Amino acid sequence: MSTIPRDTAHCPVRKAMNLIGSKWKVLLLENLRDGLKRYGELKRLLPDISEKVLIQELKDLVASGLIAKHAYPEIPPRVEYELTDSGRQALPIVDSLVAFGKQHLAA
Amino acid sequence: MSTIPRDTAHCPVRKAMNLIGSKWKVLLLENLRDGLKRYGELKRLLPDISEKVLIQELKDLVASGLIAKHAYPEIPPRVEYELTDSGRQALPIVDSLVAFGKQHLAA
DNA sequence: TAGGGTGCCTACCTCCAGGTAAGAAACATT
DNA sequence: AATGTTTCTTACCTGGAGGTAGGCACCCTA
Repeated sequence: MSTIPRDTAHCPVRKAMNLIGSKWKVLLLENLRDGLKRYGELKRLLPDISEKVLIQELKDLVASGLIAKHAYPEIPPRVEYELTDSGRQALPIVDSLVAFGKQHLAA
Repeated sequence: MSTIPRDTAHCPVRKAMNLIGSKWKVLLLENLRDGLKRYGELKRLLPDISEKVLIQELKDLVASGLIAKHAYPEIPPRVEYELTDSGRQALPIVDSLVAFGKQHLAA
């Protein structure tokens, strides 16, 4: 509790925002919460995300360890994504966002 | 649970993101959680936010009913901001973000 | 009369998240 | 051979969030 206002590098909120604060990451986590999903499924579940951004967001989430990617060299190719333990730790955020959003949709 | 993927207008997550998904709003809510604060205090607590954006974010939060503004016509002027009941409903989001962020700062 | 503490506004500009469009590899089906 | 399926890539472009810089109004104190 120093008078130093807020050290960016050590601010939990900013760290969290950097990891999942983009437009789509929370929605991806939400869609993965009930088990693994294929790339095409996610694409269908989030029809208004472009392919480029979907891939990019998935890559980011994999890079930060929140989801895992499993690629099966079949024909046609099959790729599945699922939450890691780390990713599951983000689910409370999703939950609270959903709860908050619902309250303000009703109003 | 229709096959219609996700109705943007009724998606709780998107609604929540629209309300507090900006770069600074969560940090503002966090700083207001333990009581009302003057404009100048917030400015000092978040030294790397520009005045323009600070005012703008506060306006947004007031407009969406998450915080309340009290202006006292004194000299020099005094303006205080505090969470509304609606705003307090967003605190679980802040909490979960903090918890999640802390776990990933340690790692 | 000059400066200082408040809270705010406006014009301008930059940068990048995210959108669009197109294509590629690799085989299966028709 | 032609078309479809699936996952992913690349080049290009735009809108808008957010930063910068400066000014304003008010009165106090020195």
